[in-house]
Amino acid sequence: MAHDDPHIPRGQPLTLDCLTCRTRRTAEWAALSDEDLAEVNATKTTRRYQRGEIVYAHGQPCNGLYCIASGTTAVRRAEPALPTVLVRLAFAGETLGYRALLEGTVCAGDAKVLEPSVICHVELVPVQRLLRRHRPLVMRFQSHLAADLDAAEAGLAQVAWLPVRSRVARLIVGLAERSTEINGEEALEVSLPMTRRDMAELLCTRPETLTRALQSMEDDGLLRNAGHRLAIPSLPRLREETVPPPA
Amino acid sequence: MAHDDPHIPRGQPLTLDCLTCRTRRTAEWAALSDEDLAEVNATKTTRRYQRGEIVYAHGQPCNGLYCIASGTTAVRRAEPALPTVLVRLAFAGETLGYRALLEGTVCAGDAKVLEPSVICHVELVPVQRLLRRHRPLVMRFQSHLAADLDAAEAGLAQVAWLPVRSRVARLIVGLAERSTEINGEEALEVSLPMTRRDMAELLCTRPETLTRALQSMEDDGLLRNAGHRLAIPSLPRLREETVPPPA
DNA sequence: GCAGACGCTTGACCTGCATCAAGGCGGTTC
DNA sequence: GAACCGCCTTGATGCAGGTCAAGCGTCTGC
Repeated sequence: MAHDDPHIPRGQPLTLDCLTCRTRRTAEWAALSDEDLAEVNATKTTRRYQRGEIVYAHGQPCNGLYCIASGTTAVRRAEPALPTVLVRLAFAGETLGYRALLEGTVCAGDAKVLEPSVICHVELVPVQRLLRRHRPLVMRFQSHLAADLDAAEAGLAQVAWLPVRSRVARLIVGLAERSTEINGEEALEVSLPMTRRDMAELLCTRPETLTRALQSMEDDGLLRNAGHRLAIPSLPRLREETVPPPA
Repeated sequence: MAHDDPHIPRGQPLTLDCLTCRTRRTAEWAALSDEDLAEVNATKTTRRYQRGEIVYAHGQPCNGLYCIASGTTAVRRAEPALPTVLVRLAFAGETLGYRALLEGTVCAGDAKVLEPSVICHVELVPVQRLLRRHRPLVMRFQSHLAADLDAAEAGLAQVAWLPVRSRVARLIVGLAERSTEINGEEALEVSLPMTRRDMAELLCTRPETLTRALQSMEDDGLLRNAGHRLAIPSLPRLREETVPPPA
């Protein structure tokens, strides 16, 4: 996706302008004036990531913020004595590593790039300076925190009450919705920019079970499965699967 | 518990002084100077809650903050089309309903009192005024948000990787730790101020399964079960149960 | 006192999902 | 192109825990 993204120049050197970045209005930086944003722009560095590269790792001290210009990354969470969990996906326009920054702690997990991506890095000091000065920016980060909390709690609710198949349906519907404010409700495609293992981890299940769930949904005509690209004949019918089964 | 708490006067009228409240240093208000806190104190109201009473309900617009002076309350989270989940317990010194306040949304769930409690209510307007003026207070609430997010993600990790028995052990160890910075590691007691149903919901399981897990742990001598009061012969041995079983 | 309600426990049963194991299909390396 | 490797899929099996149902103690109201 990202590697042939028309917005991102392919040749080196790789320079992006925050002021004209298409994530300008969605990222936290939307709270900043042009002048303040120019300050971010001046100190940031941009770099291309390959699939599988680590943005930040568990236990590492926070060294600033990462802002996804394009691509998708998986945010994992490490819990002592437990395997890691994939807690969320982060898409273009989202900020990574803000929690460690706000709380002044080390990173609580890893962020790994799922598709070729372009990610900007803003140094710790300028961000802190802006945060000190700029209330609305603080509020934006706070909202991000609140949104993540929402998502985590929603995840708990789903694991507690829904069978794997419904959770799969929810994930796909979610991906479909965010990739298409364009189309109507009709036939559409979504890409799954991750391995079955990652997806299983996101849904709190195992790859084998996930495959079987996808298979059964395909058998029921809810989707057509082509590896990492799914076709959805009818979004409304898929949506019906997102509620607990009647029995 | 709370009803014979020496710190809380039993007779009406019920008045507490924020400045001398024993939660003064743990609650978010710790960020405030005496003068600012006096402002909170002047506008707050205090009231006694019975077991089962609702502090705030799902969908209700935020009308301020609730500060638990004594007692325990269960915070539930509502997800559309799904049964409710118990996402956390809140103890004395904790603030309830801060998320709706910070984000300006309606309440995302319910808070229900588990034991006779005393809870103070601070009106919306004074809090907003303080938040506007007082950065450290904002930061405190932000930290609360971050801590809740941590807990929610830890919950996900546990559900994903641990069997019910280990999750039960974690809950009990957690309760034991917070109720006893006093004792050493030796024999101690913890109270479970909630129904089996609530506890099951907190652990993402069913009451029957929970009972069986407690039963099996009692059989193994890890605890002695007396309804809502558990005796723990050896906290270290219980702690061993909190990691994934070897097999 | 009794009746009803509620919460807890226990038993019996069954199923959804994890686990283990094997085979297929790209993709990469030499 | 052969050999390897990681990923996905499929099958077979077993079990943890969900579900249903009954019995029992405790509390409450009348």
